[in-house]
Amino acid sequence: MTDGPDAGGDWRSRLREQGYRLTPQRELILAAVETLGHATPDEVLAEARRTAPSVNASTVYRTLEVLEGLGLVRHAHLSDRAPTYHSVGGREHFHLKCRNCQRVESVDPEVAGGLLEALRTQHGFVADVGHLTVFGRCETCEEP
Amino acid sequence: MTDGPDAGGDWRSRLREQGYRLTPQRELILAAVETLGHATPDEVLAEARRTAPSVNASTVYRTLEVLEGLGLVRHAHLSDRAPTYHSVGGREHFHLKCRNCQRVESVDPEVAGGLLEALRTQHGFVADVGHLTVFGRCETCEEP
DNA sequence: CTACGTGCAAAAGCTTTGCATGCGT
DNA sequence: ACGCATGCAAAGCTTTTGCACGTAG
Repeated sequence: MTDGPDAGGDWRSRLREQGYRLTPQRELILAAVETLGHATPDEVLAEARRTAPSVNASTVYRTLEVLEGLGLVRHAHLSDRAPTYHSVGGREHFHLKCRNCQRVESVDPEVAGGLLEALRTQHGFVADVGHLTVFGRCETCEEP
Repeated sequence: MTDGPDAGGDWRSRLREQGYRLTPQRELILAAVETLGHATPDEVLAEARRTAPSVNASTVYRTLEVLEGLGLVRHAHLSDRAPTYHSVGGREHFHLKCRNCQRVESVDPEVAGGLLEALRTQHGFVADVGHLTVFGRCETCEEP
Protein backbone atom coordinates (compact mmCIF):
# COMPACT_ATOMS: atom_id res chain seq x y z
CA MET A 1 0.00 0.00 0.00
CA THR A 2 2.99 2.28 0.42
CA ASP A 3 5.37 0.76 -2.05
CA GLY A 4 5.36 1.12 -5.78
CA PRO A 5 6.69 3.65 -8.24
CA ASP A 6 6.28 6.42 -5.70
CA ALA A 7 7.27 4.77 -2.48
CA GLY A 8 8.11 6.71 0.66
CA GLY A 9 7.61 10.43 0.42
CA ASP A 10 8.84 11.04 -3.08
CA TRP A 11 5.42 12.25 -4.19
CA ARG A 12 5.73 15.25 -1.92
CA SER A 13 8.75 16.41 -3.87
CA ARG A 14 7.02 15.82 -7.15
CA LEU A 15 4.05 17.77 -5.89
CA ARG A 16 6.17 20.78 -5.13
CA GLU A 17 8.20 20.46 -8.28
CA GLN A 18 4.97 20.88 -10.16
CA GLY A 19 4.35 24.12 -8.34
CA TYR A 20 1.82 22.73 -5.88
CA ARG A 21 1.92 23.23 -2.15
CA LEU A 22 2.07 20.41 0.33
CA THR A 23 -0.86 20.79 2.68
CA PRO A 24 -2.21 18.61 5.48
CA GLN A 25 -5.42 18.16 3.51
CA ARG A 26 -3.57 16.78 0.52
CA GLU A 27 -1.73 14.30 2.68
CA LEU A 28 -4.90 13.35 4.44
CA ILE A 29 -6.91 12.85 1.29
CA LEU A 30 -4.25 10.75 -0.37
CA ALA A 31 -4.01 8.65 2.79
CA ALA A 32 -7.78 8.25 2.83
CA VAL A 33 -7.82 6.95 -0.73
CA GLU A 34 -5.08 4.47 0.11
CA THR A 35 -6.87 3.31 3.22
CA LEU A 36 -10.22 2.85 1.51
CA GLY A 37 -9.02 1.06 -1.58
CA HIS A 38 -11.89 2.11 -3.81
CA ALA A 39 -13.95 5.07 -2.71
CA THR A 40 -16.26 7.78 -3.94
CA PRO A 41 -15.45 11.42 -3.18
CA ASP A 42 -18.06 11.27 -0.49
CA GLU A 43 -16.43 8.30 1.20
CA VAL A 44 -13.05 9.94 0.94
CA LEU A 45 -14.47 13.00 2.63
CA ALA A 46 -15.87 10.93 5.48
CA GLU A 47 -12.57 9.12 5.97
CA ALA A 48 -10.59 12.36 5.93
CA ARG A 49 -12.96 13.88 8.46
CA ARG A 50 -12.21 11.12 10.93
CA THR A 51 -8.89 12.87 11.39
CA ALA A 52 -9.77 16.45 10.55
CA PRO A 53 -13.51 17.11 10.88
CA SER A 54 -13.24 20.49 9.27
CA VAL A 55 -12.20 19.19 5.86
CA ASN A 56 -14.54 20.38 3.18
CA ALA A 57 -16.13 18.58 0.24
CA SER A 58 -14.86 21.07 -2.29
CA THR A 59 -11.34 20.49 -1.08
CA VAL A 60 -11.79 16.79 -1.66
CA TYR A 61 -12.93 17.34 -5.24
CA ARG A 62 -10.15 19.81 -5.95
CA THR A 63 -7.53 17.62 -4.32
CA LEU A 64 -8.56 14.43 -6.07
CA GLU A 65 -8.20 16.32 -9.32
CA VAL A 66 -4.70 17.43 -8.43
CA LEU A 67 -3.67 13.98 -7.22
CA GLU A 68 -5.01 12.41 -10.37
CA GLY A 69 -3.13 14.94 -12.45
CA LEU A 70 0.05 13.87 -10.69
CA GLY A 71 -0.77 10.23 -11.34
CA LEU A 72 -1.04 9.43 -7.65
CA VAL A 73 -4.64 8.29 -7.83
CA ARG A 74 -6.96 7.20 -10.60
CA HIS A 75 -10.68 6.96 -10.93
CA ALA A 76 -13.01 4.49 -12.56
CA HIS A 77 -16.78 4.22 -12.75
CA LEU A 78 -17.81 1.28 -10.65
CA SER A 79 -21.42 2.22 -10.47
CA ASP A 80 -23.75 4.01 -12.82
CA ARG A 81 -23.46 7.05 -10.62
CA ALA A 82 -20.37 7.95 -8.66
CA PRO A 83 -16.76 7.83 -9.75
CA THR A 84 -14.53 5.85 -7.41
CA TYR A 85 -10.91 6.71 -6.72
CA HIS A 86 -8.09 4.37 -5.91
CA SER A 87 -4.41 4.78 -5.20
CA VAL A 88 -1.85 4.02 -7.87
CA GLY A 89 0.55 2.87 -5.17
CA GLY A 90 0.32 -0.77 -6.16
CA ARG A 91 0.42 -1.93 -9.76
CA GLU A 92 -2.08 -0.85 -12.36
CA HIS A 93 -5.26 -2.86 -12.62
CA PHE A 94 -8.73 -2.75 -14.04
CA HIS A 95 -12.05 -3.66 -12.47
CA LEU A 96 -14.80 -6.23 -12.63
CA LYS A 97 -18.09 -5.22 -11.10
CA CYS A 98 -20.81 -7.75 -10.36
CA ARG A 99 -24.24 -6.34 -11.05
CA ASN A 100 -25.79 -8.80 -8.65
CA CYS A 101 -23.71 -8.66 -5.48
CA GLN A 102 -22.00 -5.35 -6.27
CA ARG A 103 -18.64 -6.85 -5.49
CA VAL A 104 -15.59 -5.30 -7.15
CA GLU A 105 -12.58 -7.32 -8.22
CA SER A 106 -9.24 -5.96 -9.37
CA VAL A 107 -7.66 -7.69 -12.33
CA ASP A 108 -4.17 -7.69 -13.76
CA PRO A 109 -3.94 -5.69 -17.01
CA GLU A 110 -2.26 -8.63 -18.66
CA VAL A 111 -5.62 -10.41 -18.83
CA ALA A 112 -6.81 -7.70 -21.20
CA GLY A 113 -3.62 -7.85 -23.24
CA GLY A 114 -5.31 -9.55 -26.16
CA LEU A 115 -8.03 -6.96 -26.37
CA LEU A 116 -5.57 -4.08 -26.20
CA GLU A 117 -3.50 -5.61 -28.93
CA ALA A 118 -6.55 -6.15 -31.13
CA LEU A 119 -7.73 -2.60 -30.61
CA ARG A 120 -4.29 -1.29 -31.45
CA THR A 121 -3.84 -3.26 -34.65
CA GLN A 122 -7.43 -3.31 -35.88
CA HIS A 123 -8.53 0.15 -34.78
CA GLY A 124 -5.32 2.06 -34.13
CA PHE A 125 -6.71 2.67 -30.69
CA VAL A 126 -4.44 2.91 -27.67
CA ALA A 127 -6.57 1.91 -24.71
CA ASP A 128 -6.26 3.07 -21.14
CA VAL A 129 -6.64 -0.20 -19.24
CA GLY A 130 -6.45 1.47 -15.85
CA HIS A 131 -9.74 3.20 -16.42
CA LEU A 132 -11.51 0.09 -17.61
CA THR A 133 -14.47 -1.37 -15.78
CA VAL A 134 -16.21 -4.52 -16.93
CA PHE A 135 -19.73 -5.14 -15.70
CA GLY A 136 -21.28 -8.57 -15.46
CA ARG A 137 -21.94 -11.40 -13.04
CA CYS A 138 -19.34 -12.93 -10.80
CA GLU A 139 -18.71 -16.58 -10.15
CA THR A 140 -20.85 -16.88 -7.04
CA CYS A 141 -23.80 -15.03 -8.52
CA GLU A 142 -23.69 -17.02 -11.73
CA GLU A 143 -24.20 -20.38 -9.99
CA PRO A 144 -27.40 -22.17 -11.00
CA MET B 1 -31.83 0.81 -38.04
CA THR B 2 -35.22 -0.85 -38.19
CA ASP B 3 -34.17 -4.43 -38.61
CA GLY B 4 -32.79 -6.77 -36.04
CA PRO B 5 -34.27 -9.04 -33.40
CA ASP B 6 -37.24 -6.73 -33.02
CA ALA B 7 -37.89 -5.59 -36.53
CA GLY B 8 -41.11 -3.94 -37.60
CA GLY B 9 -43.52 -3.24 -34.80
CA ASP B 10 -43.10 -6.38 -32.79
CA TRP B 11 -41.84 -4.42 -29.84
CA ARG B 12 -45.23 -2.83 -29.41
CA SER B 13 -46.74 -6.22 -28.77
CA ARG B 14 -44.00 -7.12 -26.36
CA LEU B 15 -44.52 -3.84 -24.58
CA ARG B 16 -48.18 -4.58 -24.04
CA GLU B 17 -47.57 -8.21 -23.15
CA GLN B 18 -45.46 -6.98 -20.29
CA GLY B 19 -48.37 -4.93 -19.05
CA TYR B 20 -47.14 -1.60 -20.37
CA ARG B 21 -49.20 0.83 -22.40
CA LEU B 22 -48.24 2.00 -25.82
CA THR B 23 -48.09 5.77 -25.75
CA PRO B 24 -47.03 8.36 -28.32
CA GLN B 25 -44.21 9.43 -26.01
CA ARG B 26 -42.80 5.92 -25.84
CA GLU B 27 -42.82 5.66 -29.59
CA LEU B 28 -41.29 9.07 -29.92
CA ILE B 29 -38.52 8.46 -27.43
CA LEU B 30 -37.55 5.13 -28.93
CA ALA B 31 -37.49 6.77 -32.36
CA ALA B 32 -35.32 9.57 -31.00
CA VAL B 33 -32.78 7.11 -29.64
CA GLU B 34 -32.67 5.32 -32.97
CA THR B 35 -32.25 8.55 -34.88
CA LEU B 36 -29.50 9.88 -32.66
CA GLY B 37 -27.38 6.75 -32.45
CA HIS B 38 -25.78 7.57 -29.12
CA ALA B 39 -27.43 10.16 -26.97
CA THR B 40 -27.76 11.41 -23.43
CA PRO B 41 -31.21 11.74 -21.87
CA ASP B 42 -30.96 15.43 -22.48
CA GLU B 43 -30.30 14.98 -26.17
CA VAL B 44 -33.10 12.47 -26.43
CA LEU B 45 -35.42 15.00 -24.86
CA ALA B 46 -34.41 17.67 -27.35
CA GLU B 47 -34.93 15.32 -30.27
CA ALA B 48 -38.32 14.19 -28.99
CA ARG B 49 -39.38 17.79 -28.52
CA ARG B 50 -38.76 18.53 -32.17
CA THR B 51 -41.94 16.56 -32.78
CA ALA B 52 -43.81 17.09 -29.53
CA PRO B 53 -42.57 20.18 -27.69
CA SER B 54 -44.53 19.33 -24.57
CA VAL B 55 -42.59 16.17 -23.80
CA ASN B 56 -41.13 16.30 -20.35
CA ALA B 57 -37.71 15.35 -19.01
CA SER B 58 -39.12 13.04 -16.36
CA THR B 59 -40.97 11.14 -19.04
CA VAL B 60 -37.71 10.65 -20.90
CA TYR B 61 -36.00 9.21 -17.84
CA ARG B 62 -38.93 6.99 -17.00
CA THR B 63 -39.32 5.82 -20.57
CA LEU B 64 -35.66 5.05 -21.15
CA GLU B 65 -35.84 2.90 -18.05
CA VAL B 66 -38.81 0.99 -19.42
CA LEU B 67 -37.26 0.60 -22.86
CA GLU B 68 -34.05 -0.65 -21.35
CA GLY B 69 -35.98 -3.13 -19.25
CA LEU B 70 -37.53 -4.47 -22.44
CA GLY B 71 -34.11 -4.71 -24.04
CA LEU B 72 -34.99 -2.18 -26.72
CA VAL B 73 -32.25 0.25 -25.78
CA ARG B 74 -29.06 0.03 -23.76
CA HIS B 75 -26.87 2.55 -22.09
CA ALA B 76 -23.14 2.97 -21.69
CA HIS B 77 -20.98 5.61 -20.09
CA LEU B 78 -19.19 7.44 -22.84
CA SER B 79 -18.17 10.36 -20.73
CA ASP B 80 -17.32 10.79 -17.10
CA ARG B 81 -20.71 12.37 -16.62
CA ALA B 82 -23.79 11.42 -18.58
CA PRO B 83 -25.01 7.98 -19.59
CA THR B 84 -25.68 7.62 -23.30
CA TYR B 85 -28.41 5.47 -24.74
CA HIS B 86 -28.44 3.61 -28.02
CA SER B 87 -30.87 1.38 -29.79
CA VAL B 88 -30.43 -2.37 -29.76
CA GLY B 89 -31.90 -2.52 -33.24
CA GLY B 90 -28.61 -3.40 -34.87
CA ARG B 91 -26.21 -5.96 -33.48
CA GLU B 92 -24.63 -5.67 -30.09
CA HIS B 93 -21.42 -3.68 -29.84
CA PHE B 94 -19.15 -1.98 -27.35
CA HIS B 95 -17.53 1.43 -27.47
CA LEU B 96 -14.18 3.10 -27.84
CA LYS B 97 -14.00 6.68 -26.67
CA CYS B 98 -11.08 8.94 -27.57
CA ARG B 99 -10.15 11.21 -24.70
CA ASN B 100 -8.59 13.67 -27.11
CA CYS B 101 -11.10 14.19 -29.91
CA GLN B 102 -14.09 12.76 -28.00
CA ARG B 103 -14.95 10.58 -30.95
CA VAL B 104 -16.90 7.37 -30.26
CA GLU B 105 -16.40 4.20 -32.23
CA SER B 106 -18.55 1.09 -32.11
CA VAL B 107 -16.73 -2.23 -32.10
CA ASP B 108 -17.82 -5.76 -32.77
CA PRO B 109 -18.01 -7.83 -29.56
CA GLU B 110 -15.88 -10.48 -31.21
CA VAL B 111 -12.84 -8.26 -30.77
CA ALA B 112 -13.23 -8.63 -27.02
CA GLY B 113 -13.77 -12.36 -27.24
CA GLY B 114 -10.38 -13.20 -25.81
CA LEU B 115 -10.91 -10.99 -22.80
CA LEU B 116 -14.35 -12.42 -22.11
CA GLU B 117 -13.02 -15.94 -22.34
CA ALA B 118 -10.14 -15.13 -19.99
CA LEU B 119 -12.46 -13.50 -17.48
CA ARG B 120 -14.75 -16.50 -17.61
CA THR B 121 -12.08 -19.13 -17.12
CA GLN B 122 -9.72 -17.24 -14.82
CA HIS B 123 -12.26 -15.33 -12.76
CA GLY B 124 -15.57 -17.10 -13.32
CA PHE B 125 -16.88 -13.75 -14.44
CA VAL B 126 -19.52 -13.46 -17.16
CA ALA B 127 -19.03 -10.04 -18.70
CA ASP B 128 -21.64 -7.84 -20.29
CA VAL B 129 -19.84 -6.66 -23.43
CA GLY B 130 -22.66 -4.42 -24.51
CA HIS B 131 -22.08 -2.12 -21.59
CA LEU B 132 -18.34 -1.92 -22.09
CA THR B 133 -16.60 1.33 -22.88
CA VAL B 134 -12.86 1.54 -23.45
CA PHE B 135 -11.22 4.93 -23.05
CA GLY B 136 -7.99 5.88 -24.74
CA ARG B 137 -6.60 7.64 -27.80
CA CYS B 138 -7.72 6.99 -31.32
CA GLU B 139 -5.56 6.54 -34.38
CA THR B 140 -5.67 10.13 -35.55
CA CYS B 141 -4.96 11.60 -32.14
CA GLU B 142 -2.10 9.20 -31.49
CA GLU B 143 -0.08 10.32 -34.53
CA PRO B 144 3.24 11.93 -33.66
C1' DC C 1 -64.41 2.77 -16.29
C1' DT C 2 -59.69 1.87 -14.21
C1' DA C 3 -55.48 2.82 -13.27
C1' DC C 4 -51.19 3.61 -15.77
C1' DG C 5 -48.49 7.28 -17.84
C1' DT C 6 -47.61 12.14 -18.32
C1' DG C 7 -46.66 17.02 -17.29
C1' DC C 8 -45.48 20.12 -13.84
C1' DA C 9 -43.12 21.67 -9.95
C1' DA C 10 -40.39 20.86 -6.25
C1' DA C 11 -36.84 18.14 -4.03
C1' DA C 12 -32.63 15.71 -3.91
C1' DG C 13 -28.09 14.54 -5.05
C1' DC C 14 -23.64 15.60 -6.47
C1' DT C 15 -20.20 18.82 -8.18
C1' DT C 16 -18.57 23.37 -9.22
C1' DT C 17 -17.66 28.22 -8.33
C1' DG C 18 -16.89 32.95 -6.08
C1' DC C 19 -14.87 35.05 -2.17
C1' DA C 20 -12.47 36.24 1.93
C1' DT C 21 -9.23 34.24 5.03
C1' DG C 22 -5.28 31.31 6.21
C1' DC C 23 -0.97 29.18 5.54
C1' DG C 24 2.93 27.09 2.87
C1' DT C 25 7.07 28.66 0.76
C1' DA D 1 5.21 39.07 2.03
C1' DC D 2 3.08 36.75 -1.79
C1' DG D 3 -0.27 34.09 -3.65
C1' DC D 4 -1.99 29.31 -3.71
C1' DA D 5 -5.25 26.39 -1.05
C1' DT D 6 -9.06 26.08 2.00
C1' DG D 7 -13.68 26.63 4.11
C1' DC D 8 -18.09 28.32 3.46
C1' DA D 9 -22.13 29.31 1.03
C1' DA D 10 -24.53 29.55 -2.97
C1' DA D 11 -25.29 28.26 -7.64
C1' DG D 12 -25.60 24.64 -11.33
C1' DC D 13 -26.81 20.33 -13.27
C1' DT D 14 -28.83 16.06 -13.71
C1' DT D 15 -32.09 12.88 -12.00
C1' DT D 16 -35.91 11.63 -8.91
C1' DT D 17 -40.37 12.10 -6.71
C1' DG D 18 -45.28 13.55 -5.42
C1' DC D 19 -49.59 14.82 -7.37
C1' DA D 20 -53.54 15.72 -10.16
C1' DC D 21 -55.06 15.12 -14.72
C1' DG D 22 -55.34 12.77 -19.19
C1' DT D 23 -55.84 8.75 -21.82
C1' DA D 24 -54.83 3.84 -23.33
C1' DG D 25 -57.00 -0.50 -23.01
